[in-house]
Amino acid sequence: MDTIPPNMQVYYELVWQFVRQVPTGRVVTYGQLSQTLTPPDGTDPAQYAIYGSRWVGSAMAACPEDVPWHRVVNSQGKISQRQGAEVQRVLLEDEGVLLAKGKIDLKMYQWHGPDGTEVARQGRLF
DNA sequence: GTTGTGACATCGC
DNA sequence: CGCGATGCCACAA
Repeated sequence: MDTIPPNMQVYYELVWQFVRQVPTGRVVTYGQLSQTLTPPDGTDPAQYAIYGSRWVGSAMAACPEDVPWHRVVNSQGKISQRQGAEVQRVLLEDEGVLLAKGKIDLKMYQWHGPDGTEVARQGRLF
């Protein structure tokens, strides 16, 4: 093991796998996604906290068709500026996600974990 | 080996 | 609240 192992590639699949777990009508942000997922081994947590979001974006750059990439939005609760931004908005609305002024209410649609372990913190949500 | 670019987040004005 | 600029990683040519 010299240099960087294929761990990065594994992280990519990890991101896609998480996105696949996202239920319909729910969205996730790059930042929270990077924090929810486990960072690659040998990576500094500090840098991961800063650039983890970008790695997620890079991973989504090659996201397979079986990955609901359209359910991934940025911290702003808005759709990233991509070639399919318009299409993504339609897909989200088609799934029941309401866009307030082009922005998604993360408090309502931001999804956490498969079992909602993170959501169990209070239960104020539905 | 070097250069360029990027599906983000954060700070400042 | 909107826009501009910044930071540094990894990957592709």
